Amino acid sequence: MNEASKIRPLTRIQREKQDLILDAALEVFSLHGFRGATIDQIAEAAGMSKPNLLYYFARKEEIHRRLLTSMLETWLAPLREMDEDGDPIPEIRSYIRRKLEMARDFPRESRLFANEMLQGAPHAVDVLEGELKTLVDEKAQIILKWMKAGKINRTDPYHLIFSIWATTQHYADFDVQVRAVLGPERGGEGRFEDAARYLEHLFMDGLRPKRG
Amino acid sequence: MNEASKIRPLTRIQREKQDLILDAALEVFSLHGFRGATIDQIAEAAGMSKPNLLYYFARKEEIHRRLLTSMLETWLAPLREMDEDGDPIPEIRSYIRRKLEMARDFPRESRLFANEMLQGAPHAVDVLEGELKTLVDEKAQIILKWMKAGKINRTDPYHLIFSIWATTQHYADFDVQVRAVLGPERGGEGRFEDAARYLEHLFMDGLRPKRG
DNA sequence: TGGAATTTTGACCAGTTGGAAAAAACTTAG
DNA sequence: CTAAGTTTTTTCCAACTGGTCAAAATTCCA
Repeated sequence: MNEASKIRPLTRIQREKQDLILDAALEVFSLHGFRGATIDQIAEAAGMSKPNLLYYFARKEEIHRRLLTSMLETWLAPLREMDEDGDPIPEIRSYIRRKLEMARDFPRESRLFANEMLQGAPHAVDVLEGELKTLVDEKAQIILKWMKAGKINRTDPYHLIFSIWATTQHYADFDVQVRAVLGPERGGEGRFEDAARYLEHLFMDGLRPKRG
Repeated sequence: MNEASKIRPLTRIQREKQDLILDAALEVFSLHGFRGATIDQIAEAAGMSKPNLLYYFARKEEIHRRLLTSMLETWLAPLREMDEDGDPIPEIRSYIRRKLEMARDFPRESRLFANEMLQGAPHAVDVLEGELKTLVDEKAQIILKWMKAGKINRTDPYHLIFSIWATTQHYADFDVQVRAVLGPERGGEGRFEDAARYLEHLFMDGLRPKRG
């Protein structure tokens, strides 16, 4: 599990245990952040002893880094799919829908990322300034083109993207608050459908009534 | 500083030092969350020894609780000010503006709250389900009334409030990301004015061009 | 100015933390 | 079956954690 791992492929047990650990670590890191999470907690959640866990990942940071990078891929996929040649309104609409689905289906990943951001992204600044910035720059250009063609209202494409991120991830990151405020009746599973309907309307039409 | 504190008013030193500690603790808690923050870190940031700090606040939780409750007051003030008898559009518009100003002027408070939410609000569930829910219910009714009067477009008032929270607090909580993506030129101080302009447009008019 | 009250310090403690090392137990391919 | 390789357990450690306590230093008020 040291030099050898660079040559030999992973054994079945290695794959299984690593997945187990990563899943447990996601749970713990997303709740307590990097500093607040302990290897003991992760080990217990993974159903193994601490030294056993450390046999698979020699340091705490290693687990965290793995989670963060593998997560960022999934996280950016929807934006990558936004197609220049598609119809602007459906493209943006389905981007919002997909991001909301991710908040619903992968809330732990969202919280892991949020924790990292709150702490000033000590393990991810380079990705933000590199890969992420490049991608957003690229998509902002596309949106700008759509605006110039008169297909959507003119606004700031960067802040548009920020607001899509913010509104969708809110349902994962602030889930407790959302549920508390909506109460037992409206805070159930249906809240994501309500959110989808609402966001559709917000981004498409805004609040001010069209006159005439 | 024990039984006596229930009777005697605080001394000058007590007031000064407590403020110092709370400010330092806000810095540390907002970065690392409750679990990730240590008394040593807070003491050092406050420029005093750990036992000295513990003379003013006997437990870590006490500091955190004080910060959280005093912060929630400031945090909810803008929503409280939303006036039933005012004009809907300006009322909502200025609510958004004030929330964005808070994100700009009190980012640490925003992050403290975000950390608490991410962790499932272990120290604040009761406030969320009590005071906060009541306030939001009340304001949602007002917004609903405005919608029924045809003064603003019909949508879900709860999710409207969520989206205002999400979009504005994003500029405090995800500040690193915002700055990284905007880059050195656009990520400077002006980013809040750009955000204000963008959000105004988003909430008022949406993306879909008005026809005719 | 002096004594009481307040504030600060230093030494200490038990539990937790991330991690090392080595031996024991288990798999697996020949 | 067996030996090499893999996995797990046991024991251990130094640093850090939240917190205590008594003594020393300082401040405050009559």
